[in-house]
Amino acid sequence: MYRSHNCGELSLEYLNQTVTLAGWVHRNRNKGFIIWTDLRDRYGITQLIFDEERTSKDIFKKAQGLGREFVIQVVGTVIERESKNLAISTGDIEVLVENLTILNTSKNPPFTIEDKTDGGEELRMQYRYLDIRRNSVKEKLMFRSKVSMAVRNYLNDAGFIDVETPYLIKSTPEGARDFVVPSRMNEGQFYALPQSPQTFKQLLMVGGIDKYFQIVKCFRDEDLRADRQPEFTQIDCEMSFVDQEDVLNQFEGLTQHLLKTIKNIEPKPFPRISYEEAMKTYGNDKPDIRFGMTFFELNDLSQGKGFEVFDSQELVVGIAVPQSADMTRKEIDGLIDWVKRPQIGAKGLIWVKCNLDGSYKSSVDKFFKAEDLAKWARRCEANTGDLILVLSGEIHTTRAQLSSLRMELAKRLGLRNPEEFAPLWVTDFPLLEWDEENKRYHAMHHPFTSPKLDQLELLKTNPGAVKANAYDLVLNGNEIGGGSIRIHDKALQSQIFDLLGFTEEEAQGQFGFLMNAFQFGAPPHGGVAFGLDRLVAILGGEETIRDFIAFPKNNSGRDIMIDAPASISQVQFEELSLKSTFTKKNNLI
RNA sequence: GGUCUGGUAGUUCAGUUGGUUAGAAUACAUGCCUGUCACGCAUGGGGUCGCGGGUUCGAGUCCCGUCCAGACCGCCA
Repeated sequence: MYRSHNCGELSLEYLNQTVTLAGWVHRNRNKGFIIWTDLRDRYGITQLIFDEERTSKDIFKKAQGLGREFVIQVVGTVIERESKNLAISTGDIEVLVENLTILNTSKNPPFTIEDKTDGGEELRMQYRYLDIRRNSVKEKLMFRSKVSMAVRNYLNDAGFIDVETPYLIKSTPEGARDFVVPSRMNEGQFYALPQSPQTFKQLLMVGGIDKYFQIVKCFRDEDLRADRQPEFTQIDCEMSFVDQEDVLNQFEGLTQHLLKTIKNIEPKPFPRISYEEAMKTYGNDKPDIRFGMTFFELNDLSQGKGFEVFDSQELVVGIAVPQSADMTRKEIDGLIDWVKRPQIGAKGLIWVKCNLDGSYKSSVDKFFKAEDLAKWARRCEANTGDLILVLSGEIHTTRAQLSSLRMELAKRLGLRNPEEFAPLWVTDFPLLEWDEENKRYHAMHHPFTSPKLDQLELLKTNPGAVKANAYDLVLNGNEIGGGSIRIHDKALQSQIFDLLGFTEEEAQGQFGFLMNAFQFGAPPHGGVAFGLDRLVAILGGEETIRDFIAFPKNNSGRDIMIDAPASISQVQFEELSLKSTFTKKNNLI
């Protein structure tokens, strides 16, 4: 037996008991006559005491040689501390050590294993196993486990079956870039890793598994972000014999269950808004509704008044920034520079101060009278003391720009409280999106999404206007889940592939297996997939998902701990019938 | 593919207008210390200033290139 107790559980109740503990040396405080060692494990820290008078000579000597992160086992007696530490749960007691075994020594760690470490991001990733010993990372992994268990419990109770689907599948042209795996036994052919188990879960529906879920790794070979990894985890779900309303209710239930069990938030119905309304009101299909600053269109109030910047534009749109009319000229100039950065790309920014005395001061005083500005203010529902900011231009880019500005201002004003949770459904997404670069439509959600069935005629005449039975769950400005009612009819699926520019042969070649299955009694079905990493991070009040993943990749998709990806041997290349690549980086010949 | 920021001791960082032997904190080592808990005190070791080139009497500092890291845009159905 390595231990009788853990390092987080001993208290005065255990007084005078002989215990065996094992763990890591967190820190030594050597006073010469007495040595205190903080012993750490997953559960906490227990103070060990080695005393010149009470500890045998050889054990005391051994204790003097203990370094940080040594793994030790001690046998000792629980005694009451002379001076207590109220900061930790075991602070009333200490263990007077009678026997000490060094189970393993340790080099000095390259950074301190503390809540507030001195280690930088890169170093922590390189020695991730040491980083995981730190409370903050360990607690995030435990938090993830808790969320994941709550998901399983809810779905299991609701009758969902966990089915695993394959990781070695086929590359498809739609969507993100695939990670690809060469097949040794099939020369010149490749598997692809799934971007999602989409087609398999639909086939499970055809298979009669009418409620399926899987917490599953998915892979996308695209550039990374703070909230985006090349391999990530989805809570993937699908149901048969359901309409959109059934799916929304089921997974609103799941989300409420999580908010309740994880954050103790009482369930309230989630607001639902259409894609169109979201774009109009927030300029964004994943709006953060924890705060206001909604969009108001000002075309009718601002055009034809001799201000040329506005006159020719498709959209003039403003927001009222609460209690910000006291911004200095310098601060406003800062905002103008901010929207002019290439990442945002606005040409300029018009501002109107709604002063506390009822007057208006704006950057367009030459062109608009106070009564015009007053109309703007009423339209934007601005109060005295608010600052109205206005952008104009092409409708999509202007909305995107103002949306970025809205989020930035909310951040600066402290309106994005990570402990507040504002979920909502965004519904009625367009089925298709025009791809100007390739001069064709592509599926906004994915090609298996069902159009609104009363719009099938429109599909022939104006496909771009057709709405889909597709929906996203948005939480605090993040898309945490999305799904749709799927097509279960071969003819309709063929029609969609045709619209997406597939020839019949291509469609049959890529997705024949699915369309064939539809001919054997496919039930109506639909579902949803949640991004677990992001969901966990948001529930945990963090913006970056990396610490909620035990072994994440860095910005360039590298695992710097194991140093992957890496080159492979000549033998491997030959077995896979691949030509080796010559670069300076890998020393292949 | 692009924009921006950074790279100096084991670690986190400072380093002025280009100018003497590149500093601080922390970590580490040694010694002291009768109740510490981020213990304290003293002493000490520790540097290819990411790499390559250039300008200059002289480069951590300026210029060019390159590598690495991070944030973002494009991309991510």
